Formats: sequence, structure tokens, C-alpha cells
Amino acid sequence: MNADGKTKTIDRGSYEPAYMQLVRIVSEQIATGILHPGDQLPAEGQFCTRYSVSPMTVRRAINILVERRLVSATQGKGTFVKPLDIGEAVFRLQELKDHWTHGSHTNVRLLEARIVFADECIASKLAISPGERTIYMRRLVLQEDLPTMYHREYLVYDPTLPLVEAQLQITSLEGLLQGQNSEGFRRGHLTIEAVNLKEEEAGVLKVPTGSAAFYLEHIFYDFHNHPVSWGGLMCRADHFKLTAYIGADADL
Amino acid sequence: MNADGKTKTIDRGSYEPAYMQLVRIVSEQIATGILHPGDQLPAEGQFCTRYSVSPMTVRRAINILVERRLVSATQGKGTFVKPLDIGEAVFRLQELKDHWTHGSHTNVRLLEARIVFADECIASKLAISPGERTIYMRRLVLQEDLPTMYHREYLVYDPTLPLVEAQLQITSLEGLLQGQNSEGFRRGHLTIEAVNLKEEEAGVLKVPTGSAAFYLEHIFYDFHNHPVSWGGLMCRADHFKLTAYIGADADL
DNA sequence: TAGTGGTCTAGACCACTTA
DNA sequence: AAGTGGTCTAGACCACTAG
Repeated sequence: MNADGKTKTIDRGSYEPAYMQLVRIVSEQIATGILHPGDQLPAEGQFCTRYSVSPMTVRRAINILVERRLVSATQGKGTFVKPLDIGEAVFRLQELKDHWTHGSHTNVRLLEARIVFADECIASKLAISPGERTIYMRRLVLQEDLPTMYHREYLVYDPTLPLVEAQLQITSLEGLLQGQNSEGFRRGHLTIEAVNLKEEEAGVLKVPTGSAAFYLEHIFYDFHNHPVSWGGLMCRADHFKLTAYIGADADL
Repeated sequence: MNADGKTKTIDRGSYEPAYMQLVRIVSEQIATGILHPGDQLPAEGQFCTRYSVSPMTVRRAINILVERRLVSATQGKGTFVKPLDIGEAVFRLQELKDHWTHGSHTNVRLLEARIVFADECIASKLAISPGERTIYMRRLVLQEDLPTMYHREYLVYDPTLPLVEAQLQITSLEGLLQGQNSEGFRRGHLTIEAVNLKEEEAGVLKVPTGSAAFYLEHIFYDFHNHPVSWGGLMCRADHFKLTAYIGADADL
């Protein structure tokens, strides 16, 4: 199965667990072309004897390869190397969050916060009745005194909370971005799209009207599965780029 | 630990494996608020006695919860429910691929394919010398006769392949999107950003100049870790939206 | 029927944290 | 020292696929 005589072995004295070493060995074989897409991996028993590990250890390693989508396992048939598939690419919002948190001089300016009565659109998004009260907030994120993100959000008004002030502290998206948050939320739905900035948005972000931007829309739900926050974040396109990697990386 | 007296048990006769039932039970407890962010999960031994399963089964279930980032486990301390974190959101390119493949009437039109000599920019992206030959291709994806994606790509010219025709069949991104592909690639790097369409791009996509679009740039590498394809896909913003979910879903 | 992966057991030992 | 999670063993049985 291996192309050369010098086959790697598991180093039991290593800090790296045996199952991880096995994951790395197979990943390298895929990355270097020793194993090609479509090739069948050795059976579990062969791995056991080949590397002197127990079946559970082999299974754990293979499970990880399956999760990483480098191979696919089918009961009764075997485990096979998957071809490269662009659909596997995942873009993580962590990058955007890092922009927010690690930016040397990042601060958030609250532009506006007031009670608004829900129109049909807001009401349907928050699953309330038109005319019910919501808290509307507009925030601007500045990095090095440069506006980079513009956030608008509607929160359902909760009369059990003492003051508007209290709810302002919730600052849902801000809390979520900063990690310190926001007990009330247990689930969220996010979408991202490319948009042309309207005049007001462009003005706030100090770019020409019509400039391209990422629009990150969000709805957050509480424990009762009721929406409590609906809003969107406009991100200056010239400041944000999401990245992804696909395929075997030989490392990681 | 449970809020009510009626505690769920593992159904050994079910099609659902024991470890998955355990995953689902704990996920539901998180989703419904029985377990709050910061709460410590029962120790593994408690799970074993509570649900009458072996330690390995418990560990597998907890590993899955850790992978799903619903909980975090620290050696010597315990396992704790994680707060909702927007950074965990992942957008999958699979959605875009589905657009391509499941679109009722999707076809690809090759607008141009010719040899070009690499300028400094192309050369640096493909790690070749300026002046070396590359294959330049422009393709247009139409859905219901409407242009939705515009793809431009440079491939390193491989003199060992008999004809340009042969390399045209590689059609790297197309192959990757369709899944049937493209032996030569083993790794890829993708970025996505929001851009304003230039006049030529907008003309091809039949939208006004300056319209917002997703720009998906890609570089693919062969087994020797050498770049073989550099290109970009312009996606009409009004046709593409990426979605993500965060938090406990109680199902799935 | 033979071979494969999928699940599961009932423990063991270790490393780490906390007190 | 006690409690935690992290790793690993050496099997077992089952479900599925293929010849």
C-alpha cells in the first residue's frame, strides 16, 4: 500500500496521541499522492497489525478523517479517499470577530437607541404583532478611528426588565462578538450577502454611495425558541475578506 | 441535574446509536435551558451510571458535543456548557454548489480560452516566471438563461499534456463544482469578498456597472504543492446568499 | 460466506486541576 | 489526595456489501 519501504510507525513516547499520529500519517499519504482519490484505505484490522494499535484507536482516527471529509466510509464496502470538493469549503465568522476584538483601536459608538413600534416587516421577523414595542439601535464600529461596520438591530421590548438602560447593556451582537454575553440567547440564524450601500449607510461608513459591502443579517432566539433580536451588520468590503481551505493539508 | 423527575433514558432497541441518543439528550438540555452556559456537565462516571452505558460511549458522545462546540472539556476541571458565540458561525460553499448543480436549467458557456504569457501578477500567483505560458479561460454560468456567475481562470500550461483541448477538459472550477473532477488538485485556498462589478464584468452578467457581487477567488495546488490554477468567480449578489446557524438546535 | 465498517463493553492508566 | 477528562486495550456483536 505504501509507495516506499520506509513506512512510518506510531511513536508511543510522543506527546501526540496514537490516534492523532495515525490521522497525520494517512493525511500525509493523501496529500502527497500516495493515496489517490478513489483509493480504498486498508481495512481496520490491517491498520491494527500494521501500526500495533487496538481497533478502537484505528476507528477513532478514521472517524476524524471522515469528519474532515478526506475519506468516506461505507459499511460493508470500505473506506475510500474522497476527491477534492469545493463544496467542502467553510468560511468562519471567527475572522470577522477577530477584526472586532484584536483591532488595535476598536471602539463602538452608539448612534441611536429608541423605542419603535413594529411595522409589518419587523413584526414578522420577531414573531410579534405589528404595533408592539421594540428597541431599535444603531451602532458604528470604528477601527483606528475609521468606521468599518454599521450595525442596526431590533430587540423585542421586555417589560419585565426595569429600564431601557438595562436592555441596552444586552447589546446582543456586540456581546456575541466580544464573547462576553448574553445569557438570553440560545440559537441564532445568520445570512451573509453582498449589497450596494444605500446613501445613509454609505454616509455613516464614509464611503461613496453604492459601494459594495458584506451584509450580515442575524436573528437570535431565546430558550423558548422565540426570536428576540433581528438586525444586520454592514461591513465595508475593503476591510473584510473571508478565507477557507479545502483538501489535505499534510499538517494541522 | 435534570429539572424534572421524568429523565430520559437510552433506548437500546432504537436505530439511533446509544452515543447519538446521549448527544441528543444533552443537546436538548442545553437548548431548553436546563443546562445554562457555564454549567458543568455531570462527570463521565455519573453519565455511565445514569444511562447505563460504558465510559467509551459517554466519551464518544461528549467528544461530539465538543466538536459541535456546544461544550468545552478541560482535563482535570470538567466539561462546561459554552455560551453562544457568533464566531462559531460557518458558511458552507455547498450552498453555492447546489445552486450550480440543482438549478433546473444550468449550463456553462465557454466565452474564451487562449494561451497568455504570464505578467508579474499572474506569475506570482502561480509561482512561475513572468512570460511563461498559461491557459486563460472565461466562462459564464447561466441559470434559466440568466447569467449568474462569471468565471475567469489561469491554468499553468503543461507541455506534457498533448493538446490545449485536453487541458480544457480539466476545467478546474467546473469540475470541482460538479464533483466529478480533477485528479491533479489536492489542496485549495479560497477567499470571498464583496466587490463592485466593473464595466466588463457587469456587462457579461447583464447588470448595471457597479452592482455588488460576491467575488470568490481560488488557488488550487497539485500534489507537489505547486499552484496550478488561479482564478475568480463573480456571483451576482441578487442570486447568492450564504447561511449559517449557531447554538443548540435540539435536533439535527 | 467472507470481508467490511459501526457500535459497544468494562475496564485500565495517565495527566491535569483543585483543594 | 480526590476528582476530572484523555487515551487506550482486546476483544465482542451487529449490519451491510459483495462474490
